[in-house]
Amino acid sequence: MPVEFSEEIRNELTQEGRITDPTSPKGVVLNAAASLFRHKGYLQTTVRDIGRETGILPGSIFHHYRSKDEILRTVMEESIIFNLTRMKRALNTAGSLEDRLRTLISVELYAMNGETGEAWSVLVDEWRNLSEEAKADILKLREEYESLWREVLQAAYEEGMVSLEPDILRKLLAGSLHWSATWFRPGRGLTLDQLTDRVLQLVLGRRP
Amino acid sequence: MPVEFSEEIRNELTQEGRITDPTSPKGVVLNAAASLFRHKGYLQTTVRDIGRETGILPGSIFHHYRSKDEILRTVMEESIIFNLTRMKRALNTAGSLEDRLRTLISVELYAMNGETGEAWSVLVDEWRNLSEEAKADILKLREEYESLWREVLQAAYEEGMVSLEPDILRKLLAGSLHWSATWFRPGRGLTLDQLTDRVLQLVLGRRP
Amino acid sequence: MPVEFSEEIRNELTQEGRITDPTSPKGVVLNAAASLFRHKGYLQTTVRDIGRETGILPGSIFHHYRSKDEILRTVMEESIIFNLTRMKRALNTAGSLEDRLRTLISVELYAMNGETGEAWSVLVDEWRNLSEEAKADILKLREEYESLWREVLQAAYEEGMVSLEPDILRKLLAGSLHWSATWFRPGRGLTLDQLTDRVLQLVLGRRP
Amino acid sequence: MPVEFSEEIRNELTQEGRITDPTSPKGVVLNAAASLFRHKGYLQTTVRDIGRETGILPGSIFHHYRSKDEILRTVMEESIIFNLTRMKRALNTAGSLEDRLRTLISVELYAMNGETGEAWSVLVDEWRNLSEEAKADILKLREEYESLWREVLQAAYEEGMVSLEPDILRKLLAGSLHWSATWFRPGRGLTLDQLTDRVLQLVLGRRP
DNA sequence: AATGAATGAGGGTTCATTCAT
DNA sequence: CATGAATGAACCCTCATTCAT
Repeated sequence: MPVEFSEEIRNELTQEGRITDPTSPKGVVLNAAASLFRHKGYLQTTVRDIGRETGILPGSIFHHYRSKDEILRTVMEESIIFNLTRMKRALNTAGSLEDRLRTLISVELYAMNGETGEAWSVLVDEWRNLSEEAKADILKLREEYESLWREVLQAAYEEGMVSLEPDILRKLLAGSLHWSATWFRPGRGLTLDQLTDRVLQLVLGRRP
Repeated sequence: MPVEFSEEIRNELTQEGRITDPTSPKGVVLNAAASLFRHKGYLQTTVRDIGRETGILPGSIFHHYRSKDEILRTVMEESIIFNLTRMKRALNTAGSLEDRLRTLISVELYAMNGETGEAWSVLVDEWRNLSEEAKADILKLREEYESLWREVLQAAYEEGMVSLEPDILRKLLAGSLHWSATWFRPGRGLTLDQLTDRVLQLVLGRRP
Repeated sequence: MPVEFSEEIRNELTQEGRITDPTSPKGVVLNAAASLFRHKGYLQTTVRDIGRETGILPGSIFHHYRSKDEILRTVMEESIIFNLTRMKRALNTAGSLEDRLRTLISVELYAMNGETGEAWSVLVDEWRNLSEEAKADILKLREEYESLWREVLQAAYEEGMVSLEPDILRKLLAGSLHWSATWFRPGRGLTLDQLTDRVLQLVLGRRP
Repeated sequence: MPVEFSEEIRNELTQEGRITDPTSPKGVVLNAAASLFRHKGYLQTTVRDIGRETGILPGSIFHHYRSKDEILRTVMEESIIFNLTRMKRALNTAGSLEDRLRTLISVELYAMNGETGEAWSVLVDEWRNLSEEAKADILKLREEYESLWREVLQAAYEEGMVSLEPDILRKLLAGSLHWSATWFRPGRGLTLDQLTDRVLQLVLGRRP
């Protein structure tokens, strides 16, 4: 179950200084920003909005972040650092190839729709609004993340477990999983685990 | 082949007054706007940008459209009217159930990545930025479009051709197909028809 | 008398499009800006100040000028274009070398303290606040202006009319003439022509 | 040689409490501020800049000075106190009237371009940005300084050593000497003593 | 219909200054 | 005394929209 140790991982990463302590002012701003960016969009979210949401005055936000762009960049970066760590750990505990495939789907669905959903969807949807320098930094992390998918899909392809070429299959799945943010609502209809099963069923061409 | 009669359909719809003549000033603005909205985003596109692209002065654009929102609404509305018509005609010429399934995928991929791709991707990506009144209008057309999908997927499900429930399968596919706009480039890698095959293969769980 | 034909020169330059028509909105903004820049300083002058002074709203000012820097640049540029033209004409009508020397002093004093004084003093005092690109443009005009001085001072030096080296003499005089803006008040104490005589007397080491 | 006893004078004034000890935190701030004010301008210099330059945090600077204006006022005040003292001593050791004239020019050139140049040029250039109360205080010191000039120029005028009226001559010289800050660079071209000679030559109308 | 100057609300950001720790 | 987070007013500038011509 990929998300069981979320809190532990978050604590570890916070202590290592790789992500911001969510109880610090910086972290409070970050979470509010992630939420606003997701629901209103980055461009529609004003720094004043973030201030209102957090009780911090607009001017003070620039004590913690140099610019609005840096807030966006940080939301994206920490989101991918956290989920990348989570994915690696989950893959380590997964046994069979089918397990690993299920893990990829499950963790990405949780990233998109679980507790970190706001930040993760921002990572996908607001890419265009990121400054060029920031893009370069984050791209490296994204590539590391994608390599995890590539490796498993390649193995599954070679074993005949899936019939589509790895790169095209990944793209089709990426779309499906990202899109889930637009319609999935926890507590209504499927659970995330049930949705994971459905996606795995689509990939395998049979009931998992 | 779904796109063969595009020009004819466009002419018909123009004569019926259901979509704007692309050679009229209104139509020129519309096409430029669709292109700009797609490549820069709706919010990033200024009325001046549209003016510059079309050679029409900013002030004059408001003789044709009451507001920027109305331009967006029109781009979306005409895009869906056109593609809905195209989809209906294509389905009419399709024979077997598998053919109909393939048609749905193919036409939507062409809508997203073919000549109308700019307008169609705006329809998907800029939904958030549409005014509430405009959303209501367009929602009706979208529902009519979705019902075409639902009907075919339902039949395929009942016949055992696909194993996933129609509504969930549609959502997963919608994501895959929309996402293609972010990576598909005509002339590089797969053709749209090859991509259609891959998606169909995923849906059927076997080579089509 | 160097300033007699000012109005004519201004009209000519306006018609040639080399300086802005002072009755146009652009020109109104320019004059107000020059005045405010001089009396409050460029940095202390807000775009709102200029708007208030001219009755044009802040937003509208950016219809005429891309930025506050462009206003400063234009003030400087047109000021030097106008005074450079005036200087050239005045030198053309000057006969003897002493006449030419007197003309240089007189025209510069009028530039600094006469009707164009506000713009000219901005040119001197706000150089630091100009953007780098703008500096390069204006530097060319300044050098053309300085070459007029250099030529006359060189001749006077060679003839033994003045004993200081031309470049050092010009620097000392530039300071004296610029500084006059801080204390000279027309109608109180000396007239500009009397002041011209005093400066000439200093340069020649005797009553002119 | 006017600047020989600078260090002594500075020590004396420090002990008398008339100027700030340059090794104390207050003094460190003062020197950094003078330098920044000169090179970037008072308005362009932020309190953070001063903090960065001195290693003192912005908040702490306000333990030493009530406001940024007070820093400016202190820079100016101590600069004039120091140079006024230096001028008085130098005049005391000067013999002939021509010596006294030379001393005035020399000390002012050193004030502007020597070790205290940064503070002195701030005194001249940033006057506008000083608060009104501070202006009144400093004006008294300036007047005392000017009276030294007036006295010598008056005597020189009466003796026929110079032909220009004292007040107008002082104004022309003030401009020349202040302006030297914009172009004089020690080690390149003239020395300060050579420049002193040139100015004296201009004033006397002959080689000194 | 077309023009383009004018509008004015609001955007991101800066910065001297305050104050609890 | 030192810190540094917080303040809030003000800045330059943008932009959809209006309107007289």
